[in-house]
Amino acid sequence: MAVTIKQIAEECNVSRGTVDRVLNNRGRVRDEIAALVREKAEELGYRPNMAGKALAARKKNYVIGIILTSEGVEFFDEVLNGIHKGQEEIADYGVTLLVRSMKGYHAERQLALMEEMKDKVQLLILNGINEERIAQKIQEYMRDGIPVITINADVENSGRLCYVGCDFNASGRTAGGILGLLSGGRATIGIATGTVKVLGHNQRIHGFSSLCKERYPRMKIADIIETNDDDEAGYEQTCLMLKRYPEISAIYIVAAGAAGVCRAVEESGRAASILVVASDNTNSVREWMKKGIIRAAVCQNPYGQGYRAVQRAADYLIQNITPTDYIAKNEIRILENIDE
Amino acid sequence: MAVTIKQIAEECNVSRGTVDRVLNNRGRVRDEIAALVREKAEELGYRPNMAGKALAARKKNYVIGIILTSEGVEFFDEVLNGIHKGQEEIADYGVTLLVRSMKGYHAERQLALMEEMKDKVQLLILNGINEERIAQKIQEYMRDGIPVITINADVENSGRLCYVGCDFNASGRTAGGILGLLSGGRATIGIATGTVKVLGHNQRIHGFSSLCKERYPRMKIADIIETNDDDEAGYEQTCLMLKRYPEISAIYIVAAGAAGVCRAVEESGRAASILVVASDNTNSVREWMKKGIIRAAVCQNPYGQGYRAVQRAADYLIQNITPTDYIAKNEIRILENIDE
DNA sequence: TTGTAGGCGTTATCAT
DNA sequence: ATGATAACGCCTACAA
Repeated sequence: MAVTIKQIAEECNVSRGTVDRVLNNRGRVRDEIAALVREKAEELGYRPNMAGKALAARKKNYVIGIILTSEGVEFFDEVLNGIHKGQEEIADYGVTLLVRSMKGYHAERQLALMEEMKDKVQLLILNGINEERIAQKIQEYMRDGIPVITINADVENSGRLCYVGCDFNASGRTAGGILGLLSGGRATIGIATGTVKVLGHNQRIHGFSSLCKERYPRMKIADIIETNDDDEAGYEQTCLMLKRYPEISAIYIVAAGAAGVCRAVEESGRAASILVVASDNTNSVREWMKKGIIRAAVCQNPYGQGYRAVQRAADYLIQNITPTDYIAKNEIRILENIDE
Repeated sequence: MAVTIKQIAEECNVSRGTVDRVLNNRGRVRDEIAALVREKAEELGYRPNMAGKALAARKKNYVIGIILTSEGVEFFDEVLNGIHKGQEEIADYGVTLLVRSMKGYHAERQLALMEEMKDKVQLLILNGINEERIAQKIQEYMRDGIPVITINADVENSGRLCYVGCDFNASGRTAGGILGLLSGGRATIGIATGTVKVLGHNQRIHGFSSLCKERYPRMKIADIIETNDDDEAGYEQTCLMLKRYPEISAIYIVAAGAAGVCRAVEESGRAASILVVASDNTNSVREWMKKGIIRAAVCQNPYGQGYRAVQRAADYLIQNITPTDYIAKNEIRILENIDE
């Protein structure tokens, strides 16, 4: 039978209240007794009971704030699904979610949302913009006792509690590895990134190109274009690129805008000789994979990211568990397993 | 604030006990009142509170039995890790695990273990052998009110509660898809299966070969050998196969014995021209992938299988949630993401 | 058939 | 500084 606070209390001849105060560092206990209780807890291998904690926590009405740059970005749909799954589970603990979404990457807007939320939440999950102003606001939150968990995109020098998202560098390396296998290690590559202003996109390119150098010396990057995460721009830029470099035999799509890039490849009439590898399992990617243009996609479990972030937040509030980073695995999708 | 039994009781002017009896179908309630309570619960959107249930369930001391054919099979190490993770989480609910492992696929031995466990557990998780005798024993369990969940390998016509494991057919299709991409859709293939006596192995081969027919008509299966899940046999059989069919340009390893197959490929001196695709992320597979022999592996989240099975079992016992099948996704691993 | 009361483990409040 | 008690939501034995 598992050890309870009650048992420890009996063994130490003190009340349950005292044991609780010791084990949760609430003070107001004589050092001597505190030491005894701690020792006994250790000896008996005490492990706090989640269900009990959960029940007691209901009275606290915790609120977790969530701010996402998700408006109009398909990728976040799955993140939100994961968040809602987490929400269901923590509802039993009396923990509520307060979700706000924003369009684009304007630090000003994000700051405003953070300000507005500050007195309403006990913890913030933030899809942060990597700017100094945001970093400082996060520091302010942390100082004021409101922990911040970054999701999907980390914010440098922010002192956030933990990061939940993908390793963009590893993602790029995996994309490179697939292309190496598909091409027999020989390719002239065009890269279609989102924008050079987003850290994660650059990290993917970096991972991709270092892998090429290390393992596939005959895979060369000929050109890099920006889609600005937009299909139309992706289409136009890709058309131009394919004109500039008729020898291109592979394209790595780093971020959004895949549909535009693929349309350009299809219309060029060179689809059969151009290997396209994309990122994320979105509707567009699935569609163009089914058309035979995209051969493989590297995905990072967006559902799991949302779910994990909420879980970690709740665990921190209820059980006082300091969370660790969650780095999503790189999932490789091809036509045969894209719908799973 | 979430709705509780207490609230429903007040609204209906009955006691909490009555509401509990209605909502859990325990009988001994006038139909009239039962209807009223149900209506009110529906109206208020009552959702039972996990924590409360969990706490009350502790007094019951549930035991979940687990029987695995895991002795000496590396694949199950990860399944067990998942089981242990689940064990940690359900410990709070007072649910205990009773795990037994066996070597090989002897129905007799499995029957003995099932018999021995019968009066000790309230639910059984079984890595079942697909034989009639086992199916009947499972039926007997179910009849006697001890639900059975099959894990990793299903048992036909057993009437088990649910199945947690992989879709072997889809696994084979995915392996075929990868090989299609790696080979440009043109290959002469040797298949190294475990044994034709195991259903799952045959299903993988079936999925693989139907995919070839559908999508890659120029991928032909030249030969099928059996490793009997053994490295030595795998080595010998592969050597013979490579002699018989010098034109072989790809090998699909369906089950265990990968190390033997790979050694034969390496020693043949034809490693550069033979594309090897394997199954499961085991130490052997990782090792031979790093040596450059295995190009890709299709895996089925063994950790998740163990974890999910335990979760479903506990949810059934505590919350009375009838579980659904869990079919693991097909994860494609290449050198760049095999260690994640 | 229905209600009451106590307990599961933890925490907060109030009294000492 | 410490103890006693009630409460969180659910379940069950027992009383009515």
